[in-house]
Amino acid sequence: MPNRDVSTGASEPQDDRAADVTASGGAPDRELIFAFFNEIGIISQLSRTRFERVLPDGITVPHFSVLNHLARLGDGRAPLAIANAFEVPKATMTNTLAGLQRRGFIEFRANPSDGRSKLVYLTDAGRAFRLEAIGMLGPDMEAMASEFDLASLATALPVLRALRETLDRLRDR
Amino acid sequence: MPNRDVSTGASEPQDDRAADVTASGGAPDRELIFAFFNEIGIISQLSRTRFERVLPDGITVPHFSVLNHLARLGDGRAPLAIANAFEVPKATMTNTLAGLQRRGFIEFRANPSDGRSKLVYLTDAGRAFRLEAIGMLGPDMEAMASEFDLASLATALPVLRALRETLDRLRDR
DNA sequence: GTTAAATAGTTCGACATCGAACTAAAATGT
DNA sequence: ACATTTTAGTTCGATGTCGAACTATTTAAC
Repeated sequence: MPNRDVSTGASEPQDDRAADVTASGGAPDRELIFAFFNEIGIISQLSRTRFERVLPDGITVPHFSVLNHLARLGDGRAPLAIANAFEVPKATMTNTLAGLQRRGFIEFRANPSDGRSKLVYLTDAGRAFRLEAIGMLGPDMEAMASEFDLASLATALPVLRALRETLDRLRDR
Repeated sequence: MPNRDVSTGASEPQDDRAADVTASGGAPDRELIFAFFNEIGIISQLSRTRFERVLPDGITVPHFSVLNHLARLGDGRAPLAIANAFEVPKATMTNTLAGLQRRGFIEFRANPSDGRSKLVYLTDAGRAFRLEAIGMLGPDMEAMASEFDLASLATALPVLRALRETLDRLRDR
C-alpha cells in the first residue's frame, strides 16, 4: 500500500510522481500548473497499466486505440494522418502499425493517388479482436464506474479538452 | 498543423490518440470514462515532451521529478519509498536513479539500520541542477499560464486528485 | 535457533518512444 | 523542363518502461 499523503492542503508539501515538476517558491500559478500536470501524469500511468493488464499478449493501449480509431472513424487512412490524430511522432506510429500488422489486425495497401503513401485497413481479425478486447475491458470499466464520481469526471472533461487544444496549438509554436 | 476536429459535440465522432479506448455502443458511463482517459493520455504526452524539450541533455521529467521530490521532502530516502511515492515499479526507479547517479546528481549510502536497503542523497551538483532546471522551466510556465484558463484548471485539480486516489486504492485490488 | 516467508534492490529481456538522418515521391518555383 | 523544396514513410540508435526471475537480507513461525 502506497504511503503517500493524499488530499494535501495548499501549505503541506504533497507527494508526487513521475510528472512531479513542482518547483518550490514559484508563483502560485506555476504551482498550480505543476500540480495539475503532476496529477495528469500519475493518472495517465495508472490507467495505462490498468488497461494493459486486461488486454492480452503484448497488446498496448496504443495498439487498441488505433484499432478503435479505424473502426470508429473508418479505415483506409494514411499512417501520418493517424499519427497526427494521436499526436505522436510518425516514427512511433510506424512502430505501432508494424505491431498491428504482425498480429494480422491491419493491412497496408498502396495509395492510388500518392506514391509516397500507404493506406491502413482493418482486417476481419482486427475487427474481431477489437470487439473481443472491448469485452475484456468491460468488467473493469464497470468497476471503475462504480467507484468514480462520474459527475465530477463529466465536469472536468471539457477542461481537459480545452487544455489539450491549447497545448496542441502551442505545440507548433 | 494537426487536422483534428476539436471541441466536438456529443454526436460527432471525435478524434483520439494513444489513450483512446472509446468503445462504440457502450454504456454512456463507459464512453465518459474512455473519453476522459483519452484526454488524460494526450495531455500527459504533450506536457511531457514539452517539458523535456526545455530540460537539457537526456534529462527526463522523472529525473527532474525525483530531484525535486528529494529537495522538497528531504533526501535520505530509500529507492522503494521513492518508487512508491511516484507509483512506478521499483525496476523503473532503479533505472531513473541510475541515471541521476551517472550524472552525479545523487549518491547512495548504506542504510545503517537495514542491510538490504540504500538511502538516496542529493549532491551539491544535484541541488544546483535542480535550481537551474527550474529556471529553464520558468519561461515556458509563464507562457502556459498566460494561455490557460487557470481558474478552470484549479477547478479540475481536486477531481484529478480524487481520481488518482481512487485508482491508487483500486490498484492493490 | 532453524526454517519459512516477506522485503529491498538488481538484472534481464521484451518492447515502446521518438529525434535525427535517410529514401522516395510529390509539389512548387522559375 | 528542371531544380528546389516539401512531404510520407522507414531506419537507426539511444533511452525509458516494467514484469519476471534472481540475490541478499530481515522478519516471522514454531
